[in-house]
Amino acid sequence: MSFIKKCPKCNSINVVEDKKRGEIVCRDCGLVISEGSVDTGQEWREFSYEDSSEKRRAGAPVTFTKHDSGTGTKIGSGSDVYALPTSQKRKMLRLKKWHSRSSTALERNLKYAIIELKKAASILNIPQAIEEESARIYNLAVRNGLVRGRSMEAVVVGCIYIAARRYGLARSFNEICKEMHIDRKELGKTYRFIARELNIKVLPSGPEDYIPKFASALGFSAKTQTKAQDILKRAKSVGLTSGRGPTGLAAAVLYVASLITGEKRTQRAIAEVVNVTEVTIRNRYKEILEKLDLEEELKEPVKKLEEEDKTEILLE
DNA sequence: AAGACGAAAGTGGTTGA
DNA sequence: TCAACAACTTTCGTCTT
Repeated sequence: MSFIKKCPKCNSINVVEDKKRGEIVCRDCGLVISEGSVDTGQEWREFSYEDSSEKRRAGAPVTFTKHDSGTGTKIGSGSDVYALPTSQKRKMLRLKKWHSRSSTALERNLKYAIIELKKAASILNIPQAIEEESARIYNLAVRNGLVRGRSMEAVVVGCIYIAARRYGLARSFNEICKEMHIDRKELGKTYRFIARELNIKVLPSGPEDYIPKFASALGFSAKTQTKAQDILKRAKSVGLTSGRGPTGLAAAVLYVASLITGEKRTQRAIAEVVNVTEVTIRNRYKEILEKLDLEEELKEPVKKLEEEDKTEILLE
């Protein structure tokens, strides 16, 4: 088994391998568990003169997380300029000044925005791939003139939120607002505006995105988590999910699953982790019990668990 | 005493006129 | 723009284990 299954930081099993980047990333807390794994891609060595024109390359990959995509030029301030004769030196320094002044408003905006973005991404523990996507969205937003008149912070965080949604990252709107100390109204308005103008469809996050995250935070086994996903699927097919808050539903489903597998947590404990009230959990829980007949399953598990306990003891 | 349950009143967001 | 509305929260009392 070469693949790490659990995140060492948050203990989540929602761990994804990104072959392109050679990284193993936790989708819940964004921790990069391992990087620099072997690149199985094509090798670029040259063996003949013809190869040199096809294969030779230079520079770092193009990225949106640098304001000039990492391809800009700078006139250095190194000692070689000062080593030149006086007239030449003056000329070089003048060039340097004009070169830096000639950067456009757009470039300047991007430069600061990307600093903001990196700050926000590190506070929110956003994986690199999503940070890149956020930067791409911000790029588009600036080029379409959507940033003027809005606070840069709100736009940047809005872009992160949109990117996180598109990647199915389990970060709720409330969480982001709280961690970034941003007004909910402002962020909501801003991200919706950007999504609309750029024609990006932001699908509301579903409860399934949150199950792995909350399950690991509560210390549930994989079995309970699978059970929760299973119950959720059934709840969906009966139409219990429409119009309900995704976090509340995830909480209720986890609660039921915990009863079935015998890993019971109190409603309060779950409510605290999930950030909803016990009442909400109860309401969803009640609905689930009404529409899905789970009675047998709620009684059965205890026996099952006892059997498993015995086998575990025998194995030891 | 802790947990589960539910009623009642209040809050913030969505929808439709 | 405003009122109606559903979902959710807060608060609090009751019941069960």
